[in-house]
Amino acid sequence: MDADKVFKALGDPTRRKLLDLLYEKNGQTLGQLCEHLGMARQSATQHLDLLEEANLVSTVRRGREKLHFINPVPLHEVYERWVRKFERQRLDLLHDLKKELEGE
Amino acid sequence: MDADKVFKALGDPTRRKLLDLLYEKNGQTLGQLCEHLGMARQSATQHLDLLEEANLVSTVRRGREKLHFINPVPLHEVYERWVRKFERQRLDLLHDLKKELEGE
DNA sequence: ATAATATGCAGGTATTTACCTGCATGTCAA
DNA sequence: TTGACATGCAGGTAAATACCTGCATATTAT
Repeated sequence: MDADKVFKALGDPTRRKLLDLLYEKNGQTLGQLCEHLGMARQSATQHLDLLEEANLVSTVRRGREKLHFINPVPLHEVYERWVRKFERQRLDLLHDLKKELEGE
Repeated sequence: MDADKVFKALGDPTRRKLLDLLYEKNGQTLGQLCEHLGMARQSATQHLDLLEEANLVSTVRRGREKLHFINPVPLHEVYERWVRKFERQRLDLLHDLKKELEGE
């Protein structure tokens, strides 16, 4: 996984909205997705390209259409690498902070 | 939680490194953190400010020093909002994609 | 074949961002 | 008190980014 690409891809609200749209209905075309975004088709394409480079979206051509599918694997890896690690120490870290605020 | 701030904050490799450094040793000063980054102190400050605005880092002043602590709560919320949601349908989505690749 | 449709490609621009330098302020220790 | 140290603050710049317009290509339906 290219962590940087995944995080950068998730760092934009339009791209997160695209993932949300695909979550609601997987396999949509570029045109369908554009209907829900207030921007030109070409701009949406660029966002989808980034999502695809981050491997968060996979595409399949069907004739003149291009269907978009969510790939949840990178999100899982983000979870493993970033969330679970910190989650494990959540209480400990909060304890550190509390101690510090109390003047040790 | 301001999801956009959290995602934007995580979207930069330097800021992720800062969180890693704080994970290794919580409560470090600006100076200590700077030693591990190849950039000016002022640049690191800006990154830390963004992390603080995203509520991923909390700070405590001790004399002339400023101590930095990880706050894992937003990461947990990212997980709840973004990862778990997609995780639940992981197998289903992969099934959709497989079906599509096989020509339905 | 031809018109309509869906997407691809090549730029151009304004904003954001990630750095920097220079100087100011506040704190500690001798 | 004075020098050293830790951080704050105010810009300035180059690169990245998020939009756009215009035109080209490929597919479908009549």
